[in-house]
Amino acid sequence: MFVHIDQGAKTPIYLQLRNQIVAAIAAGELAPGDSLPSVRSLAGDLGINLHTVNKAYASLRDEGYLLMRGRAGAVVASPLRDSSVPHAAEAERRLIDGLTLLALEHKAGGGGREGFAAAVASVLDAVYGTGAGGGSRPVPSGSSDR
Amino acid sequence: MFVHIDQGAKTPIYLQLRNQIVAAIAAGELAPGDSLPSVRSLAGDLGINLHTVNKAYASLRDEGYLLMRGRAGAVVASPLRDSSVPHAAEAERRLIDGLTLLALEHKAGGGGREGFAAAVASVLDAVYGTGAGGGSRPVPSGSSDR
DNA sequence: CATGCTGTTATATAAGAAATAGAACAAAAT
DNA sequence: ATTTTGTTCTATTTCTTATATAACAGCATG
Repeated sequence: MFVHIDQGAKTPIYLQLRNQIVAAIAAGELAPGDSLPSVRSLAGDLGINLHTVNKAYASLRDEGYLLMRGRAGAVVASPLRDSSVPHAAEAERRLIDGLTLLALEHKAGGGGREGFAAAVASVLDAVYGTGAGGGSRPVPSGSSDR
Repeated sequence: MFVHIDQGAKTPIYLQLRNQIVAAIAAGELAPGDSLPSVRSLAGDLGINLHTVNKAYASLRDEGYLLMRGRAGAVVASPLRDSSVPHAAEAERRLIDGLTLLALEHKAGGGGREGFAAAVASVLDAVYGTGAGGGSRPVPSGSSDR
């Protein structure tokens, strides 16, 4: 399994799991239609509780990344932009809010427009590839560790 | 005072306060050397507890945005990039981590490089101005309200 | 000098979030 | 029939958030 959990991190476990599943979808390691491990088996593999995995799955379902149809298991949904309008609008709002906060912190720290744009460029290169195909990326844990 | 608190928001009060002070510094409403209200008076104005304000101030001090020299009060520090190296490095790391998570969420939702770049451009216009001088900006509360 | 204000520290309490634990149920697969 | 699935419920523990007091030392102003 692609996921690893840092028990000492300040980021809640269910969020670490959520973020890494999002990263796996972004990287194409999880494609639309792919099944995810059962909450029990994944919890066992990671050494965490069933309910913690369930909470991560439920978050991803609420955000539109996963479909959970009864006992058939959790399945990666088709991209937000193709399907549900409310989910896409919510995602766009979170993107703008997140970017705005980061930009304000950057400017308050004396950073200029160019410095921010440079950071964005390097991140986009890492996530989308520097023009060619992209491999796997590390996932930020919210802020470092313990 | 420039700050307003939403008691029902899911973002903790001390973080709402922290974010809005960061925004005020970014907007130039608070310049290096400016004094901030005492923790007691601001807590009184906002109708919140002394320790909640203190926590926000302490966070901003730890991040390098404020100086708190004994009983002289809290003062806006000179920009991170000019002063402490560790604070600047920490800020850069948080920026990259934050951008990476947002970019991964965007890509996982089916968004392309261009869409992300467009969102960044609009946010930078809002924060830095569309080429000319900049006024005051709204502050994202982490995610909307209640 | 005394009074009041400052930041700081300590302790206590209450509410909520996060995580774990154990149990149970209906639906589906073997 | 047994197992496995997601889902739901209750319970407990720990941590965070927020509030409420109280006290102390430094500094300024009256």
